[in-house]
Amino acid sequence: MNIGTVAHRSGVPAKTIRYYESVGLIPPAERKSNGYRRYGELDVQALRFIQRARQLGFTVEDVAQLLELWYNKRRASADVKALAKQHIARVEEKIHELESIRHLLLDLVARCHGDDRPECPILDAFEKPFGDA
Amino acid sequence: MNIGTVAHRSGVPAKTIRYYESVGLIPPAERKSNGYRRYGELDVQALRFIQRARQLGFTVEDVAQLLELWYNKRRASADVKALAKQHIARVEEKIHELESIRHLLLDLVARCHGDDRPECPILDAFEKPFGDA
DNA sequence: ATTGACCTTCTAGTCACTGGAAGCTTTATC
DNA sequence: GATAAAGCTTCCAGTGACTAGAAGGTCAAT
Repeated sequence: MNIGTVAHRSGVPAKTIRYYESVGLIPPAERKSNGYRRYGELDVQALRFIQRARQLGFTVEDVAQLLELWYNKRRASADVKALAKQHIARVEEKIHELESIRHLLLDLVARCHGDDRPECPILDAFEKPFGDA
Repeated sequence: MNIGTVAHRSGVPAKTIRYYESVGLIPPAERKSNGYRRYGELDVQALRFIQRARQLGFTVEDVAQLLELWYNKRRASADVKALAKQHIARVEEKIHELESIRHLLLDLVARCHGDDRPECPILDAFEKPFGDA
């Protein structure tokens, strides 16, 4: 299978596959006599796996660890769970951060009359530190 | 005022101030005879303003627009409000995205026994497309 | 034989900084 | 007055995770 086919079948662009190889996330593909990379079914699977993990916001480094566990048939599920829990914590932190930004902005927007006059509590608020966000 | 002082007073690192100048977010500072940048009170205010807006997740490009409105005493508050509302929408979209990731991961983690056995619904789930996230 | 699609590598750009090197000036200390 | 430390200048490079484009080799079909 050439890179284009595996790209199509995994949903990961060819450019990105080469990039993943260059940063060591996937091992260097074998080459055919013409220099083209050769891929098999397992590569399609691995790339799909990588894509799902990335969609969930795991960093490429996290994915490298997850991928190692995925390949390793003697892994302990506890290790996977720990990684996932760590990531949930990061996601939740980010959500809280965005929630407080959202509340602050909603409040500001509600207090801005939003017509052609220049007075604006939003701009005013940006001049001093926020209590919460 | 030298760049170090304005950095200290605004909370924006000197490096970042030079960067903002280089990308045109703030106008080039005047220079003293020794080549040092000279700043005044308004610059401190502007940098604080920029910092607040960045903390709320506005892009540097957004901040450039907000800053223009902030400088312009004849602005219409409606313009500011529109920018803020647009940003709220982006923030909310991101929150929803993270929420769905969170739910998916929480479900997966709950179903993973997390001991020294290799079976793991988390890894299994990463092999096929997610319905929601 | 030639077009067009596909593959290769390498470089550079994205966003918003951040770190470091090399070389000034100014300030403080001995 | 010498010297050291701090602060300023510029420019170059790196971050994360790609993505775009250029220049060139290969392959399948017409």
